[in-house]
Amino acid sequence: MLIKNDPFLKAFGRRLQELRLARNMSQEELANTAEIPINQVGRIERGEINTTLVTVKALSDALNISTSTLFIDIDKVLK
Amino acid sequence: MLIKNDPFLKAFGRRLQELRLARNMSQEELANTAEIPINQVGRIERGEINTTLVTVKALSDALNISTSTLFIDIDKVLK
DNA sequence: TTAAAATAACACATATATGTGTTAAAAAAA
DNA sequence: TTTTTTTAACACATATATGTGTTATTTTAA
Repeated sequence: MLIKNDPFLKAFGRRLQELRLARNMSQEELANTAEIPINQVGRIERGEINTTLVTVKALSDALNISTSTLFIDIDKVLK
Repeated sequence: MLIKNDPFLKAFGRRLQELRLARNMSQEELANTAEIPINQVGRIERGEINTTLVTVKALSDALNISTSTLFIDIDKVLK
């Protein structure tokens, strides 16, 4: 990845946070359920890292949604 | 990623190939449009690599679909 | 069958995600 | 305020995706 502060990663992070907060989950709870490190959740939400399919799947499962649903609205948020 | 031959990565690869073939595109055409290496397309389609959000976005754009659409049906294919 | 196109299968360097720590700062609750 | 919870911000080792090659195999077309 060349571009830092990628708008798509930012949008994905906001979407993830929105879904997490809608469930009244802390980053720690989400991390525990998804079985990934808590600081990784933070990095993803802030759009700092370009995460992978396996992590996306783990987060979707933890949120009880399909991966497709996790991506809904992101393109809209992208302005 | 611990698990090799991850079923989600396999399903994602099949979905990508299905969408590419539906457009009568070669891996090379898709790679050129998405501006990623051709062998990377092959590795993704075969489920060999755990690709990233930025690549997923590039592929979605090249296929003229939203990222959400790219993930549709994958959970079903996952049996 | 032969030629051409498409895909797979390698190798390898570089960048970066992951995973595990620790400490600081901010937000929420007492 | 003080305490507790939550989130951010660091550092660092390891694994792996990316990107660039080359060659082999498979598929399709002639």
